[in-house]
Amino acid sequence: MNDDAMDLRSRNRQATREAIGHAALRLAIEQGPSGLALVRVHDIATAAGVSPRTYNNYFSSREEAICAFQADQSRRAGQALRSRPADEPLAEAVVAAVIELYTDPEPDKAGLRMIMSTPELEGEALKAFSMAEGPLADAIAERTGPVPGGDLFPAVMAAAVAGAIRVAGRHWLEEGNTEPFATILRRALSCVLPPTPRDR
Amino acid sequence: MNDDAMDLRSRNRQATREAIGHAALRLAIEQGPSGLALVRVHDIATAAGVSPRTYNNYFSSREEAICAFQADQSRRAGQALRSRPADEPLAEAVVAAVIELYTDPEPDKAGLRMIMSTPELEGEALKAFSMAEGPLADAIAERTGPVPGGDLFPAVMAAAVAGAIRVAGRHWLEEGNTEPFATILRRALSCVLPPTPRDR
DNA sequence: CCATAAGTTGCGCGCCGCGCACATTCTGCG
DNA sequence: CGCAGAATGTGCGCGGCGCGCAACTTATGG
Repeated sequence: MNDDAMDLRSRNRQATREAIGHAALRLAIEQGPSGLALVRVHDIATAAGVSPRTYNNYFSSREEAICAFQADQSRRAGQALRSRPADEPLAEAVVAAVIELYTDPEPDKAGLRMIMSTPELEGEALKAFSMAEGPLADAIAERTGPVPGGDLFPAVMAAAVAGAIRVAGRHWLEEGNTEPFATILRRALSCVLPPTPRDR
Repeated sequence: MNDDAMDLRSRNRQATREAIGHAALRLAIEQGPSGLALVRVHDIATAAGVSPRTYNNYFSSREEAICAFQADQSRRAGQALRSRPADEPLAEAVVAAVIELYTDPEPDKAGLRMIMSTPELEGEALKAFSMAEGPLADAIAERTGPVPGGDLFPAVMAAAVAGAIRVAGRHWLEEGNTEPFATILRRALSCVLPPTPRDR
């Protein structure tokens, strides 16, 4: 998973992808949620030092580019849970993994606010969060093992966790809120992951 | 909420909206998930008996039109929960409301499969489901009343329920599945709404 | 029956997604 | 080292789409 593990090509590719995504998000923030239409593909490409044609070898819409960072982060959710000690109870492991994933660098408030409060970005934002669900569900299933009649449990729990993260994000972004993200995250997750779970 | 309650103008408007949405979904199904790009705006408009220009007085993208039906249905989630008896425990009320909402007419499998298994539609599909969350959260909050330290509970629970519905839908659509949707829904919801809840 | 509001449609502009072909750069193998 | 092949970057051009604008048609209320 380390960048060093890939060959040069892949690393360059990833770098360009991030450059474009970063440029797109930055320009979007500058224009604000209402001026998203003013962020032209040409501007994004130029800001990233790349041709417009190359830009859409990587992304097929501005929305996708703007949300690329969130999407990439969500993809790491499964891995984050797997890296928790195997004997940790599910609820604690999930909470710890999510908190680590979403507070290692405290998320950029402006960026998050942009993607969560812009109607045109809403679809991509939800896609970004839902990308965590598949890997998360696999990691949860691995941890609980097969449960009779609970074949839907991992997927549902993953969706619930993703939803809780979204709600926590919305709450964190509200005006005049001073609580750290981790605190809110904990409260939100406790609604679907009882602190003292009798696993299933 | 009855159509009869609105004036003629609103009813016509709603009718054309549904006509366009229906036509869009039908054409999309005909082309299948892989041929979505072949569904031209012109075709949708013509099939709905309306000019292309009018089509995008109602929708600003094909995806939005195709998912209009799901979106409208999701919007009714809050109302469905409110229509349950006030003394019913939260979990039972939610399950009953959701089941009623999603099985009154058994959902069109082809339509659901289309919107849930087409990558280009994924964003709009998620938006459609997430539209249920706001009203649902309000209805849940109304039912539980204020809970100390549980200010996030209604929103998180609403998101979890919406997620469970999505997962249930995915599972229902899997090949060779014969279970009725209601059964799957119940199983999925029970993962986030314990059958015997001590309401916090 | 008329003034006004609401809805529909044609037209035109600028942007965007993308297929295609070519240039450039990286990779693996003899 | 050098070359064949693959992957990537880029220019160009086409067709479709989102949408503002202005004219026209139809419902609404006094």
